[in-house]
Amino acid sequence: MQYDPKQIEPKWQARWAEAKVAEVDVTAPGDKFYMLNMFPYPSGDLHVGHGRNYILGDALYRFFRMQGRVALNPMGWDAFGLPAENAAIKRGIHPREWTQGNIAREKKQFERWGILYDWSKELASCDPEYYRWNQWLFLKLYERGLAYRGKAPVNWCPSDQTVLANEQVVDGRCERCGSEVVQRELEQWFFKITDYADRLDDGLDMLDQWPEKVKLMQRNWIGRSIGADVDFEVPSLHKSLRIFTTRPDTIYGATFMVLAPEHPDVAALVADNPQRAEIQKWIEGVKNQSNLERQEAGKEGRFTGKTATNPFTGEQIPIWLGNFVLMQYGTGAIMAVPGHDQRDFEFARQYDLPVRVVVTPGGTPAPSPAEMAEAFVVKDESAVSVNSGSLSGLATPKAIETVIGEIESRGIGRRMVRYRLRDWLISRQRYWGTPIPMVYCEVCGIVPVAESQLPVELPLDVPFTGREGNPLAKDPRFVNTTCPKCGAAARRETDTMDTFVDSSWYYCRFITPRDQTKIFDSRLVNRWLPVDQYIGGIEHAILHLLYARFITRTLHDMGLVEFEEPFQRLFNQGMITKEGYRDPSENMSWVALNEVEWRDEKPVRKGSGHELVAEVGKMSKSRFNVVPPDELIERYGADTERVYTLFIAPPEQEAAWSDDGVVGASRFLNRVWHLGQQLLEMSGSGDAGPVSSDRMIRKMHQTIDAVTARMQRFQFNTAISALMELSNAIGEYVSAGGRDTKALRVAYTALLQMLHPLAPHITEEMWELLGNGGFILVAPWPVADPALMLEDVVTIAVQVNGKLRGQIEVAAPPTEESVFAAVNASEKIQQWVTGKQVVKRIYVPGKLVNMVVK
RNA sequence: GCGAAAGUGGCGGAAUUGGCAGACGCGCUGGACUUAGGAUCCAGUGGCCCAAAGCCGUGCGGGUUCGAGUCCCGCCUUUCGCACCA
Repeated sequence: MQYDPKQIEPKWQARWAEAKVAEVDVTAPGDKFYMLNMFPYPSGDLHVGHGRNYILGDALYRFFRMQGRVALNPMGWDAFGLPAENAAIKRGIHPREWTQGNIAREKKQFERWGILYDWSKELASCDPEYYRWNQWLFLKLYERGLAYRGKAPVNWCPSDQTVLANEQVVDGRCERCGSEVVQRELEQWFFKITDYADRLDDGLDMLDQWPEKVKLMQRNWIGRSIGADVDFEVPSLHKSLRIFTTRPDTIYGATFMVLAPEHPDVAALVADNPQRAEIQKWIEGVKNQSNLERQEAGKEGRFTGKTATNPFTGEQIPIWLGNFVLMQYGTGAIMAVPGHDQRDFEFARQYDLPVRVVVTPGGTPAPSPAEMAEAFVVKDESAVSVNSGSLSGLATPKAIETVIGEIESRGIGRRMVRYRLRDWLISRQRYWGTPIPMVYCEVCGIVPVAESQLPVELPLDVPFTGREGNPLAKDPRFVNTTCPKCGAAARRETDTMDTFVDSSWYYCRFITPRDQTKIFDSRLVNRWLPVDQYIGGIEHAILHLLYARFITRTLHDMGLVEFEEPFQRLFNQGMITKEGYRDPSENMSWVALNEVEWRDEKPVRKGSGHELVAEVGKMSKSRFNVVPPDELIERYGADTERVYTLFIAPPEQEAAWSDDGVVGASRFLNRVWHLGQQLLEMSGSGDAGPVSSDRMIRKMHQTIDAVTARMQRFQFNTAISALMELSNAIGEYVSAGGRDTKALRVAYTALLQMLHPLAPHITEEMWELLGNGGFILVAPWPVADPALMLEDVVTIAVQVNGKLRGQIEVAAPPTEESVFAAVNASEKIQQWVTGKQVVKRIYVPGKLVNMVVK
């Protein structure tokens, strides 16, 4: 019988579904394992690169199940978001229909890949039964003062007509559409994530099963800085300006101050300046610049005309405005220490402001400011304060402690911790999202919707014009309501929530997804969470994971969950890339694959014959390098795609897809199939044949040992190569005439079981053909016998002066005596030794001998 | 600029603690079986050399060691992250 994946794959997919093999009773006892792939945005088009992510998760899920864990592997849909709304505008399909269609397609694709999810727990964030709990969560955060409305400069994308989070602005442009982002002042809803900045930073230390890279990215994003706030008096205005610094020890070198152009005290500072008009104009110009333009402009500033008192030197120092000082960070004002801060140094040189050296590398004299080419910014134990009053002579860490003490005792400031992290702006001026459950009453002001009135549902029959912003705001039936408090006419909030709110707690909802009475069942969530293994792309290293960690802590503080970290172990899979072709003669435009032809092993463009440039990169339609799974499955089967995907490279690494490489995986599965057929044909003849099966059985035990360890460590590529070796060993036994069907059956069955997580269909089929009952999926994982792993003859490498000169074979177990006896008996080795003096003999037990001769 | 990771055959990649570099697979070469082969099976495949013996070989240059892909020092290249955050 031929291996025919087209026949067997749908058969087993149907059987798994019928038997509901992946459904978990969350109340049943057992050693739980919560496996989770980040729920996807349903775009409808999955390619082999996406496949890697889910195949990886499924392989692990099946492996842990076979190891006896009660494994839960749920799946859902991050179903709100802009693309659905854009589709509505472009094609006139309602976002809900578009989304549901995509969900159906992706679900079908998962099935075709042979991926097992517990579909009884499926959820979609656009379902009112889900997003009502988003709204409930919002109300709870509001009660606790963690959701607030504030006026803030926001990033506005003129093309998408919406506000963007800082995270969604990349190089001053909209992450999604690439338009240049402008600043606007708007009333927005925020979550107070900054209240949790310390806990989010400290918590990273506990996450010992997270990639270091992700933790570092989160640390940088939170940007915790320890320093001090210090007040500088402005005598002419009888008030003070507060600054934040991480280097209070350099305060004797503060020769001027710089304020952000948006600083609230600017107007007072320039009020009587004759150049006021020009300064105002300059400020307006800076304000209108995007962050990107501001940086490209270089450092610019204006003198306010006023001075402040340096509290330590007593000197009057000029107060400047500077475009490089950010209002959003710290106090929006700095003390400038040009000697020890590169930015201040550049500003000082540009405007000819004094530079003073107050820290030196230990033991060296202070350089003359005029000769300095850059600021001296070392702040470890090696740096020492000079020209700094009582601080002089102290190493920097000590100087910082000392000066903070003085600042506090003089009452001019205090120790301060500040963060780069800002509050999470969740308002979106968009339709396809969770309506924020708030009402504006003319009498009572801002009033939360009563819990009993949830969900605030999205009206479905609204027009999508793509102009004039959010359709919700134009729908009087939605907007007009009554105040929950006083009953007067009121207006609904028309902003919807950032979709990162949806994804920041969905992993809890999966445990009790149909609960109509509460967000989730705390008792069961505490049993199943944290997620044992979370898998997803590195693109979520900051946003999603930080928000999820934040929301989990708020749930913890509300007493709803016992844990603070939602994801115990995190894995980021690498991207699958593929070469695409660009035409240098046409402005490096991407060329469709059917336009490419090969001449002398070089890609050229059909017709023009122009030579093309191949470039390996992310799969995307615009590069014409997407590999859709359909043809692949049609031709080779899903099991082949799975094995190739896992074999291609270590899963955390980026990997280039090769159409040729797929053939190797296909051949391997064909060989496994063929071996099974041969075994079936042999049917228990008593004759064991001319060769011993010991070698094969030994290989089996070695393979069980290796594969078990490698699966646990995500080393699927080397697990597969070990299985290929076992398959080759079984094949060699059979072609040498081995007919011990009992041994063959043992070895082959172990091969099938270990292969099952990687190639589930073919292994179920052969398991059945061999007469086993039930699913191979639920058969216990094979166990290696260490005694049977040992070789009876050991090969030992022999080096002379560190160079390999031969190999010897010794009966197991090798001893130092038996090994050197064999070395002395080997002519090949002795020719390198005779006539020389053996200075040293090194013996690495069971592995290697090195003779050092002179 | 700062931070992190990675450089191994024609290609993807192997190589617990320093211990036979190139497992496994692709491709390629030769052969078998075939009407045919983009099927299957067998053999070979890091470089130099007709071959053997031997020599060379893990980005480059040093070092430690009996022994270095692995450890140390100094470079080079690539990728990713951050980027006026005081």
